[in-house]
Amino acid sequence: MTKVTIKDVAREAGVSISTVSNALNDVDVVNAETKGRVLDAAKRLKYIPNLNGKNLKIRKTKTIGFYTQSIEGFYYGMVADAISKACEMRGYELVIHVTVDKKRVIRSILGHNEDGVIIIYEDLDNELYDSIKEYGIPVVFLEREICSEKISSVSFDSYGAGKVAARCLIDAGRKRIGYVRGVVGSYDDDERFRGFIDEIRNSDAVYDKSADIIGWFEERKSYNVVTEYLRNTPDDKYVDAFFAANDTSAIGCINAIMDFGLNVPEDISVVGCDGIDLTKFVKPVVTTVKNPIDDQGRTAVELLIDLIDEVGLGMSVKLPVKLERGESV
Amino acid sequence: MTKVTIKDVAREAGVSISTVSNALNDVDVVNAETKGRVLDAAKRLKYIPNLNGKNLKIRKTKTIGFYTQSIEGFYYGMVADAISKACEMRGYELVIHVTVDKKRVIRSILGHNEDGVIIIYEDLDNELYDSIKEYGIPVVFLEREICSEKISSVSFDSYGAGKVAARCLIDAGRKRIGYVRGVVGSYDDDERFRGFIDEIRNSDAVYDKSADIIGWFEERKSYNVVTEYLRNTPDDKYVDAFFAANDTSAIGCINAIMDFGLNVPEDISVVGCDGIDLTKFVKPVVTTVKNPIDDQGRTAVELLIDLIDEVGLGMSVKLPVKLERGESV
DNA sequence: CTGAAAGCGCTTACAG
DNA sequence: CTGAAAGCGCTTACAG
Repeated sequence: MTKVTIKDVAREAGVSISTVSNALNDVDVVNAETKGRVLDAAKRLKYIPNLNGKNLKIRKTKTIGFYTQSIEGFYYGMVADAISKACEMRGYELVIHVTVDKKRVIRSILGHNEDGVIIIYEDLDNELYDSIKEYGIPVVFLEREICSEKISSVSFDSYGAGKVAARCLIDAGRKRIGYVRGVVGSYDDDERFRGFIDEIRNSDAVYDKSADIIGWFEERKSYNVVTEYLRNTPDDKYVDAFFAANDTSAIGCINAIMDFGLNVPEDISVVGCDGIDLTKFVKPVVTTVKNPIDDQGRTAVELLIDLIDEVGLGMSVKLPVKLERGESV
Repeated sequence: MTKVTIKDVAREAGVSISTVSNALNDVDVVNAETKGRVLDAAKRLKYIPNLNGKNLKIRKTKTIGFYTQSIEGFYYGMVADAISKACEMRGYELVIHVTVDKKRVIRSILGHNEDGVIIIYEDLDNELYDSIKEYGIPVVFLEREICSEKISSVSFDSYGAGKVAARCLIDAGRKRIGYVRGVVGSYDDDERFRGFIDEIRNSDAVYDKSADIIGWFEERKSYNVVTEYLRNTPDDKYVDAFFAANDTSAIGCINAIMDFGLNVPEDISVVGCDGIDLTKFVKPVVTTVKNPIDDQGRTAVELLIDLIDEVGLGMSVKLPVKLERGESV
């Protein structure tokens, strides 16, 4: 593969490289006939511009980077897809970087000159945050509430989600409610729990501390830990409802309860959180608090482009949640 | 954000840019004390090399591109994750490009000078393939059986998967078997169907043409089309088993059957294909033909790096399948 | 309308 | 061991 460059095209078309550049970039200064020759030559040679050369000059790449530690599972997949669609709509390229190594993240962010980046990390550390802030590159954080001059964020109202989940259980007449945590200490988990607790305090239901268990946002782990709970608890002490920190753990929770020989929602009701498609594939269909993932992706891209185009300062937007009724409550 | 460049570091350290470059890239030619000064200066200035400048010279980027039309859903997520892990292990960066626009794909492939690319497209057209081949960039295709000097591919044995699925149904005593297609004309779908049919021909079971329906690899669409089939077919004419082209459509199929008031596997057995985690979340657990996605990702990366390092020619590897017994047969 | 030249940020022979 | 210079492929004032 002998790379064909702008020089080759110039030679082939019998013009200078400046003219090739102008012709190819539709700078309307070049003679129509000349332009035709250049375009022909480029096509004949199958010329593809080297983006490195271009970007080195331009300093605008029309690309957005998305940084995540994983793209496995329903949730990240949906987020990435929403972002990718929004980018396409706005004429930006999206490139997704899957890394856990924070050093690489910042090298990559600063070194690739993407116009801006969208970041989602469960455990965003301050070092990364400070570096990013310092370099002043436009960024929007997902699932976080922070902003500064060049930083925006979009989160959904996790605290509100906790409240909605609790309220739905309370309204269904549930009295003793447990919580299947996600990743302890993560922002989402904390917020959901806070909202959940606050809502319960305003009701005649109680939060059962003995049913505060950790499911790590995963189906299998939640399954195991709920099974363990049921085994180790006298059956007259069972909670009559669980709030699970996300949908996959809600499904693990439901499966554990049913495999143990109890019924959902009759014996124990379960409400999840996120509203991924998966909730509709299983039986019973999971009642869940819908996280508007598509909106989140779209909003993130809009906010980022505003930052890139320097219209206004960074801002933090919080998206509302909605209960999605299934059969598990 | 005033970008700090190699020049700034040079000035700060009181040396030339050549020396900075050598020091930073561990070329062991520079005096330890000088190197120390340079590293200090770089740190003080928070210098991050501009990859565009670097790549323009180097022509090796130590990054691999992954091109896909979507990363939604369980399948693509797992593939991407497997690839990303394999890349990390081998010291390559991975960047994922989500696009449907084939023109952009090839511009991006040729323009970014990634060292090599991995491509998965359901409907890979010849134009794209020919361009890629012509440019001679190292690439490996997923879910395809093609190879040439600089092209490898890794697929799993879809034909074999069809055979295994059929055999499992036949061995369970099923006599009249239907097929829930995926995307008609897609490589995977065709191969699975071929294997399925061939195996049935060697048995006393029959393939019921009236139950040849199209589920588009999706849960909802499969659900609808199976429901329609059940409604429009006299109940003494029902098939007693379905092979679904992937797991999500198997789940749609199972849900449709159960919602219609029939039992799985008693009345109608269902076998899926792929072995995504999801199959274990639902009831009944889906019996499926396991596609070794992790292996596929790892193999793809290995093959690609071989191509990049120019050890040998491209090759096509096909991974074996395995029946994973659930409760749906 | 077209071209020669400078420069984007880097690396790498080549002298010294 | 260190530095001046050329060059990677592009764009963009600036002359003409």
